[in-house]
Formats: sequence, C-alpha cells, structure tokens
Amino acid sequence: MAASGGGGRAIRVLNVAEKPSVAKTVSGILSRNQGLRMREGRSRYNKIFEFNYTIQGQPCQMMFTSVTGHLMEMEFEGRYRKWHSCDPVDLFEAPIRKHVPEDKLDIRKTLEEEARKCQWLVLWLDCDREGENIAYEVVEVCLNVNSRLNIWRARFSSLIDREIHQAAQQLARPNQLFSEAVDVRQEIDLRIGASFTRFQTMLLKDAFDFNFSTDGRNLILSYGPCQFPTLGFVVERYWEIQAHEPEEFWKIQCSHTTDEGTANFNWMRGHLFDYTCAVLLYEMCVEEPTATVTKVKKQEKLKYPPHPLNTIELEKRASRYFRMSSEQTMKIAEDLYQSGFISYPRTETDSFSTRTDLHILVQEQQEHPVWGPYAQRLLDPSSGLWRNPSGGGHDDKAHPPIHPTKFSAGESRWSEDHKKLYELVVRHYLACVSQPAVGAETTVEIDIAGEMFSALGRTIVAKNYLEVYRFESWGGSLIPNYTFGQQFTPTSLTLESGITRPPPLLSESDLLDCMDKAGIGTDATMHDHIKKLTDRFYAIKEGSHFKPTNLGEALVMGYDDMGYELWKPYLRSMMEEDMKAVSIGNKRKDDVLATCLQQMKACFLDARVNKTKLFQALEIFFDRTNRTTGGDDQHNHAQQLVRKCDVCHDSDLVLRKKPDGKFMIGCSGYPQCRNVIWLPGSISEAVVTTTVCNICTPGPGFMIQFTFRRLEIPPNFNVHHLGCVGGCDDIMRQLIEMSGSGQRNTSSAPARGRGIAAPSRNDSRNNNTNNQQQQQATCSFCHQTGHNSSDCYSLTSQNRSARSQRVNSNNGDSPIPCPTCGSLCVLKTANTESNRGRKFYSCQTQGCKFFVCWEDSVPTTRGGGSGSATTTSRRGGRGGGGGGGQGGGDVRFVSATGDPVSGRSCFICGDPSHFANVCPNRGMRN
DNA sequence: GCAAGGTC
Repeated sequence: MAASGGGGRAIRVLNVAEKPSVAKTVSGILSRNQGLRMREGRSRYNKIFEFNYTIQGQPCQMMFTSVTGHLMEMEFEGRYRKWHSCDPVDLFEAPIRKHVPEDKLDIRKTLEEEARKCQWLVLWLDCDREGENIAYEVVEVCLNVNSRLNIWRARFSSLIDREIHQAAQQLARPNQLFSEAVDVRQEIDLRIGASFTRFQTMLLKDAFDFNFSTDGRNLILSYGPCQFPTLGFVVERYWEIQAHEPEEFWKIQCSHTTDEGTANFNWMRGHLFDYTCAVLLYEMCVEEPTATVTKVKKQEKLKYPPHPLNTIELEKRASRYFRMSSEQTMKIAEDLYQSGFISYPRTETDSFSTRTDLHILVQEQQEHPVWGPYAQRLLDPSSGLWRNPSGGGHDDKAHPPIHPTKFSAGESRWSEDHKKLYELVVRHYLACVSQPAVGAETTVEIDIAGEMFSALGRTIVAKNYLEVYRFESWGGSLIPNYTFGQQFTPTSLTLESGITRPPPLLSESDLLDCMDKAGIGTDATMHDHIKKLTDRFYAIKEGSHFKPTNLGEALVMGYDDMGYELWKPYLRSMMEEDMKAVSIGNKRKDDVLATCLQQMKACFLDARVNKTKLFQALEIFFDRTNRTTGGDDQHNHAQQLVRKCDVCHDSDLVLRKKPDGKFMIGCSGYPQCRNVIWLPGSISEAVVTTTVCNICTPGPGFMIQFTFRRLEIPPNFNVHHLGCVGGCDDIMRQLIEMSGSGQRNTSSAPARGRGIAAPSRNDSRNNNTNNQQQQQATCSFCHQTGHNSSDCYSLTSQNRSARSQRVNSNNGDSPIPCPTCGSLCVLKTANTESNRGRKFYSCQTQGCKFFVCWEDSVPTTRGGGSGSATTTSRRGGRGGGGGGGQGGGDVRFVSATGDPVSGRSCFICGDPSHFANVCPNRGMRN
C-alpha cells in the first residue's frame, strides 16, 4: 500500500480474522501486549481486541475481531427450497443467493456495529481460496453499512511476529479471482448435490423395503461430489476382493543355522503357480543341495523419522496406531487445540518454517516422566541426536505442522484418547527433530543347483528417533557371517505351498490416502465425508476397515451400469482444475459454471431416463414395496387400468405416476406379481383412453394418450402419441429402447455376486442367457467345460503370450523371448533322478522368474489330459498386491487332471508311506 | 430432508 502520510489523527481500523484464536494472537503480536484491551462482541466466541498501532506512519486505533469460517451460505431461493416444490432438474438453473445463516447473525451484527465506526477494513483471513472468499463475505456485510470503507488485505503465512508486522505494513487488496473460484465450487456443489440427492431419494426411498434400521432418522439417499467418490473407493475395493480367486502357489524355502544364528533364505523366483515346475526345481536342489555364496553385500541403512505432522497424517497415524476414527481424532485434536496443548490441527503443512524456534518446543517437554529424558538428550549438543526436520513438501501458507504448544504430563479431565493423541503429537515432534535410525544390513545370495536364494540380516546400530517414536519399529535379525565362494549345506530345504489372498478391505488410513491422492475433500473435511458414508448407511466400519452396505454397493452399481463415473473421483478432479484456472484468471467464472452445470444437467437427465438401472441394482439386494410412489407425493394420480396382467393372469396392469413425475405400468397384484412395464422418461403426460387395441392379445388392452417432452425425444417423433404397450406399437418400442428401459425380467432374481473388479458396462450378472451359454461352453485352451478360453482360469495375459509364442515360432530347441521381461529363455534339461530328461525353459535374466515346462516332456498339472502346455509360472498375485498372504500347507502330489496321486513314493527317501513334504530327511541329504 | 467448505 502507499504511505498514508504520517502523524495525522488516528484512524479507526476494523480488522477481521477467520477465527477467534487468530484475532487474539495477531492482536497480541501487533500490540506487543501493550495497552491491549478485550471486550465482548455480539457472539460469545468472537471477542473484540483494541490497541493502538501505526501503519506506515499512520496512527491507527485498531479494533480486531473475527468470524468463524464462512459467514455466509449459499442456498436456493424461496420456493425451490421445498423438496416437492419443483422438478429436481430445475435446481440446475433455480435462482440462488448467499445469505448469513441464523447462527451467524450475531457475528454479522458485531461486524456491522464496528464497521460503522471505522474508516478502514483490514482482512486477516487465511491465505487460501476459501479465506479470500470469506474476506469478500465480510466486505459485503461491512460495505452494506459503511460504503466509504477503505478495504485492505493482510497476507501472512504464519503467526510469527516479524511476518505479522510485515503483513500489517504491506497491506494489499483482496484477490477477487480467488474468491470467484470458491463461488464456482459452492454453486456447483449445491446444484449437483441437491438435484441428485432429491432425485435418488424420491425415486428409491419408498420403492424398496430397506431392511436396516435408520434409528428413527429420515432416510436420505444423498449424492455429493466428495461423498460418492469416497463411497466409490470402498465399493471398488470390495469388488476387488469378491473377484479374487485364490490360487495355490509353491516356493522353496531354505534355512541355514550355525552357532552365529539362523539365516532364512528366500527363493529369488518368489513363488511359482505351477506345481510340476516347482517340484522339478525343488528336486534339482535336493539332488545337489550344496549352497555356494555368490554375493555378500554389507551396507549402512538409514531409517528416517517421519515428516512433521499435518492433518491427514495425524488422522492416518491415529487410525493405524490407536484404531481411532478420523472423526474422533479431529474432535479430540480440536479440544487439545482449544485448550492450548497442541497447535492448530487443520493444516496441510508438513514442514516447519525456518523461523520457528524448534528448540523451545523440546525444552518444554524435558519435565515429562516418560519422554523427558529423551528431550533432554536432544537438547544436549554432545549427544548428536538433534537434526533439523526435513519437510514433506506441503505448505498451506497458513498454519505450521501440528506440534505441541504446551507441556502436560496428562490433565485430569483428559480421556484416554486425549492422552494418546497428545502423546502422538509430542513423540512425533520429538522424532522429527531427531537423527534417523542407523542399521547395518547384510544381503547374502546363494546358489543351489542353479537356483538363487537370498537372505537379509540387519542389526540396528543406533535407534535414535525410534527410541522416542514407539509407534514404529525396524525389525532386525542376526545372520551368520558368510564369505564369497563359501559353500555350505543348508539346514533345511523345503517345498512349501501357499494360496494367494485378496487385498483387505480399505482401512480408514487407506481411505484417507485414496482421497488425498485423488483430491477428494480438504484436510479439514475428509473425515466428514468418511463419516457421511456411515451416517447415510452406505458403508459400515468393521474394526478399522470399511465395507459397503447393500445400499452403498447398489447405488454405485446402478450408476456404473448406466455407464457413469459419478462415483469416481474424476469429476471432482476436473472441478478442482477448473477452479484453479478461475483463480489464476485462465478461465472465466461464468464460463466454467455454465459448462460444468450444462454437462451435469445432461448427465442428470440421462440418469433419470436410465433410472431402471438403479432399480435393477437395488432389486438385487432389497425387496420392492408396493409403495411405488412416495407417501407424500402431491402428484399421485389414481391408477388407471391398462389391461389384464399377462404374467399372473390374475390382477391388472395399471398406469401410475410416481413421485418424481414419471410414469410406469405395473401389476396391481404386487408384490405377489412383479410384472412391470417401464415407460420412457420423456413422458410428460399419460392418460389411459377407452380405445382398445385390436392387435394385441389377450384383450382388451386400452391405448394410452402420451405427451412427450419435445427436447427429450428425437425431432422426427411427435410429442403426442396414442400408444399401446402390448407390443404392437413400434413408436413406443423405439422410445423405450432409446431410454434404455424395457419390461423387467420376472422369471428369476439376478445373480447377486459380481465377479469383476474393473467397472463393467456389460457384465453378465443379470444375463441368464450369457450364463447358460457359459455353462455349455468348452474351453478351447484347457478343454474343460463351463467357460470359454477367454475366461480360462489357467490363462493370464502372461501365459497367453507364452502359448502363442510356443505355438507360432518354436520347435522346442531354440531360445524363446521371455513373456515376462522380454529377455531370452533358454531350454534346459533336468538331470535329477526323478526328472531326468525333462525339458524346461528358464529366463536367463537374474531376478526374472519366468519358467515354463516343455509340453512334450512334462505332463501338465492343470487343464486336463490334452497335453497342452499350461504349466507357465507366474509372478506375484493379482491386482499388484504382491501376491497376497501366504498360507501354510502341505505339498501334494497331483496328477495331470489335478487329482491327488496315490501310490507315488517320496522322492527323497523312496518311502511310499509319505510324500517329500513331510519326509524326515527332507531337510538334508549328505 | 439436499452439497462442501469454513469453524465453535
């Protein structure tokens, strides 16, 4: 700002902060606590501080008060606020207004009273987009009562003396673009949220018998651009788990024990899914069990302490360490903050400003009976324990990372959760300013009969931060000393089996991570979105993991079947990009609003036309009620007879109008008879006439006079149509097909499970024809019935390519390209007692685990007796989950058809009474 | 009775 000339009469300045605590702190800093007075405002939380200050030579009489976040809310005007006052689609254009809600009126009153007395208004809101928007809300209120106000913006990124004084001396103007970006978000959120929520709720709430208790609450099937993608994450993981098919795998384990300890060597192939391959390799190892050390690598490893704590990390860690919900964490953190024990808990920042005095914070903790001694050592330069914390690269420019602000050895009023959370904040802070843990790691690799194994030994040289951060550990294991070229005989060498496991349900920590990565919600709201899922009966929490309810799954399924990704995070990400463009002036507010709302309205209309998908999805889980219309429907017309029901031959098909204004024809014998004919969503009126169709049987079938909405049907169709729903009417049939509706299949309930992880438009779970075809199919690959080769269990993308390479280009002697890593696989011949002469391909690249048996020489284990080479090994499990957990289990001998083989003797000792996996001599052979 | 964002 320009200098205002010094020395004149003091001007009165109204200063407004985003929250009471900032008003208090900034007042303290600016006044240097000299002559600082406090008086009550109209709101009990928002006090007014008074002091004198000089801005660029201009004496100022400062009045410093605050708001509590947003002062205003956006809402629909008058008649659009009632749910049944309008068609939900009208909410995309309905007039909206920003207004001060009831519970903020007292704050407005304070602002008005103070603004009248002042010449300047200085806005001390947080320096982010929301803060700028709140600034304009304050401006609007103040200008209303004093249009001559000179308006300034103070920009500061932390509550540090120098920065606050600097902000006061370098006042600027508020940034309109930042504020407009928030206006865009608010309007889009409101219009999309309200329209879809009303649509879903009115469509489905009374149409199904939701078999869960709502605890007396009104059931609302809400939609929101943050809550739905959050639900999407939960459902997607659930589907991934359901789609998982366990697979058995095999691996060779080797251990070696000496006086110095035990080394457990892991097979560098990981595990193989093919039993024959695994046995073949295992036998080779057992035949020539001498291990040769091929590599010994010793190095120092550091384990670094975590970055300074921000909100998401606090929530994730409290969930992991204490199983505390993010909602509870924030509630407790807020309480600790309010009582002055920790810093502001809603922050994205994970690095400390260089101006923060980090030592003072440690000094305060020296007295603590448990971690006090550690704090003392930290402060002792001779300990060498101190380290300036590294930052995680996030900075909201408004708040520091969460850290302790006041010492406490535990307050009497604290709950267990208070104690845990305070301890986490303190220990985390102490860890941040500590040296990393130091370990000495030894990696040893050995070769047994050409197979590679590796073992890792670690000793912790210095625990450092791990001493105070008890929530983390660093496993260490001592292994014997090895030298390059050394040979030894393993103590045990076993072939073990396991099965792949699906990934777990999403934990709260996982969910926060998904949201954070996808930009769903803000650090201050993420826990609200998670809680909303349980409040709306969309998900339940099992321990610390989230599982979708039938309702949550059905809603996502419905939209997925429509082909919409409303439950995916992309919509929010696009909005976020647009907001950013508005805030930097690359896009205009009105353009973004118009484009986004136009797209969402088209999507809404389309969803409404395709609402049968939602019905079908919900029917998988819930019974229909006979309340096909909402009980509070003002537009409910009398039912009109169309014809006799052709399914139950007992009741009548009747025309009804539903609460959302749409028409349907259903059997009056519902729920005993569920025959229903869905009509196009483009109908605005429908009246059964007395005209009888003379084509359709059984008669009489009364024709219906339809009126369609012009914009929702193709131009070549007439808006008025006297139609028949008995099957003779091509126009009706075409319109129904266009809207994706049709008569529901009443013969059987759709299959409930879905075997997919990825979104599918055309999956066959509701398609009986597909299922029948599947059951009759014979796989051309494994020759088993019940599936086609495209779905063959034995056929992943990897072994598909292996197969085609084998068939197309190889006669069995020359190297083949490795389907896994692209390198070469060479043909080898086994030379063990039981497998002598058998040929197999093995990839030459170290670390690549591709391995395939050659069909002429080895029988297959899967896929029947065709002799096809299905014996391809595979790496890892599905879904990138690292192959899942590993179960124990016995080694079984299996035949080419997969049946256990009897009469086979142990290949280690030859005893027919047992198999090699339980052979007493299996550990070793001399 | 709807959203998400502030904050108490």
